[in-house]
Amino acid sequence: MRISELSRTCGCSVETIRYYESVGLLSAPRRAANGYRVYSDEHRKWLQLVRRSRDLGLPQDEVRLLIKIARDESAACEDVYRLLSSHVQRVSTRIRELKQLEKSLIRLQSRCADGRSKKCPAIDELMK
Amino acid sequence: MRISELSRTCGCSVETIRYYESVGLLSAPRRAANGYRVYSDEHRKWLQLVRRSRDLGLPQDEVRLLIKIARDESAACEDVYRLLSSHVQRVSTRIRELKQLEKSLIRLQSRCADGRSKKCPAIDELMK
DNA sequence: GTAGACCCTCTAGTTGCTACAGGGTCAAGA
DNA sequence: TCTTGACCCTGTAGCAACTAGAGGGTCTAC
Ligand SMILES: [Zn+2]
Ligand SMILES: [Zn+2]
Ligand SMILES: [Zn+2]
Ligand SMILES: [Zn+2]
Repeated sequence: MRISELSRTCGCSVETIRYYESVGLLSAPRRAANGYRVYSDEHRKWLQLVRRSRDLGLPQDEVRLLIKIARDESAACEDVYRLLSSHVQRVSTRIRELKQLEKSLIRLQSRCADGRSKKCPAIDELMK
Repeated sequence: MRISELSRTCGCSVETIRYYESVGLLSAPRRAANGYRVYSDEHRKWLQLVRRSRDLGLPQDEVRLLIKIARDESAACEDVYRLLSSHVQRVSTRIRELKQLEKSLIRLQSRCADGRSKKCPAIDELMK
């Protein structure tokens, strides 16, 4: 399978696939006589792992770790669990932060809403 | 006031202040004879606006817009309100997305938890 | 006179891609 | 046969919003 076909089946761009190869998230495939990359179904699976992990918000280096774990035959289920746990924690924390932010923004915005004053009270608050 | 004092009162690094100047988020201050930047209290206020806006998650170009609005004497309260509204929307959307993500992650993770199988079911799912 | 705390500019790194520029390859149609 | 057009290649530069460092200058105090 050539790179464009792989890109279609995995839902990521050709450039992204080459990029993953360059940063070691996808192993280099064999090349045809003309220099084109030729991918196997194995490659497709590994790319799926990368794509799905990224879609779940895992940073690149954790995807790399996941790959290492997955390649290991004695695939440590526990390690995967731990990795996912710590990521869930990060996501939860971020959600809490964003909720706080949302509250602050709405409070700030409300000061604009009722004001008939000349000066914008929101701007005033931000500068004080 | 010199740059390090300003950085202390505004809670951002010296480098960040210089960076804001370089990208036009903070106007260039006058220089002392030795070339050091000298800031007035006005500068401090504008930097506060930038810092607080950034802390609220506003992207740089919207902060720039906010500055333009604030500089305008006929400060359009309505424009500020609109700007904040659209940002609140973005934040709310992001929160919803992250909650979805959190759910998916927890589902995936749970497949690890109960498994006594040799192969990690989470990895399997990600690669299939 | 030298140590330390400042200050300056300029450049390069971060993350995770994306978009060119400037080429080569190959099958189909005029 | 020639030429389009859809592919493919490498390599470099860009994005946001800083951060960190190199390699220097300045000023005060012991
Ligand atoms: Zn597992
Ligand atoms: Zn207002
Ligand atoms: Zn080209
Ligand atoms: Zn130095």
